[in-house]
Amino acid sequence: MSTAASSTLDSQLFTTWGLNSYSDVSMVVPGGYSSRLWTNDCQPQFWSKYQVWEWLQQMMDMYQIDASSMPMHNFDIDGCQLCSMSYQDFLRAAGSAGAILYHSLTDLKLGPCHVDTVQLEAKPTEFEFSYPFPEAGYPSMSVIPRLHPCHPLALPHPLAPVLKLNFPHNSFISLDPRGSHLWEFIRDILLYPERNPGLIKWEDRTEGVFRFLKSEAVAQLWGRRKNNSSMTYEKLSRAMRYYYKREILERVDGRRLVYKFGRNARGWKELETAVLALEKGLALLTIILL
DNA sequence: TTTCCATTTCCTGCTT
DNA sequence: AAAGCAGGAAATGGAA
Repeated sequence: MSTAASSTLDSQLFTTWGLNSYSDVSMVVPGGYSSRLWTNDCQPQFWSKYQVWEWLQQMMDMYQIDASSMPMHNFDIDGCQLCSMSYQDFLRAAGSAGAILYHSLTDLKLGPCHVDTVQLEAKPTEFEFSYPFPEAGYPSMSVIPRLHPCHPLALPHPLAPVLKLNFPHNSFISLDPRGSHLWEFIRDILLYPERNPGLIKWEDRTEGVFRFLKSEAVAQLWGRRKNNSSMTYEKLSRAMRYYYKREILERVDGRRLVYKFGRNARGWKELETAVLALEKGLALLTIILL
């Protein structure tokens, strides 16, 4: 890609957040978020808009919140504004996922670097399932982690014993930016359409089928991420083809630039759909048992 | 230092 | 003809 084309891509990527001067692409591209947010800027009230957005990305990835259901424009705010939001503000701004965001932010506000590696990589069973406002009805996305059982808001979710949700290990944020893989980079471009300047699009969201719209632009972005200016789509696609054997991708016959996530690709599905199905199933079971 | 892993690079041949 | 796909082989660089 030419320099001019690269600059155009940069401007497409960075304009929204005023990041034209950003020199470290790993901080900017989806999936490039890293531990720096937590290690260097632990006080959320001092976050920039971009850091708020970065935190949001981490939360969405960590809890498998469907990006398409998250109104990102409601979070075009800085850390000060974010910290002034009430629980109800979060519910209004992010729907049922607002509860997760609110409690996560509360954790961060409680102490310096409250979120650490151990917590981020905790096994599913280490999370508490709870919902603080039963009078409002249980939302479908009511998995609120790290709320102490003695917390006054930590009322047991009726599905707590049932929802042994399997948060895959590699769906959590790697605190090491170098640990981010190509397929995760691709996935994250897809998950954050607000940050995706028409590079890749879903062909079938539920099946995990997607298509490259600007193959060379994606390759250039990946190359910049890896500090490799000679990256091309040809090379990137070779790496993609290696994913077939590992079942991270599935082959899609006869369609150029089209790929499909495989069984070993994590973090792209809409968890909410699964939870809803479980809730319906449990409701049916309850009726049968009664 | 060695080994392993995930690409990266280069290649030939094939398909659209 | 160009672009993309398929997959072998070897090289590379970071992590453990």
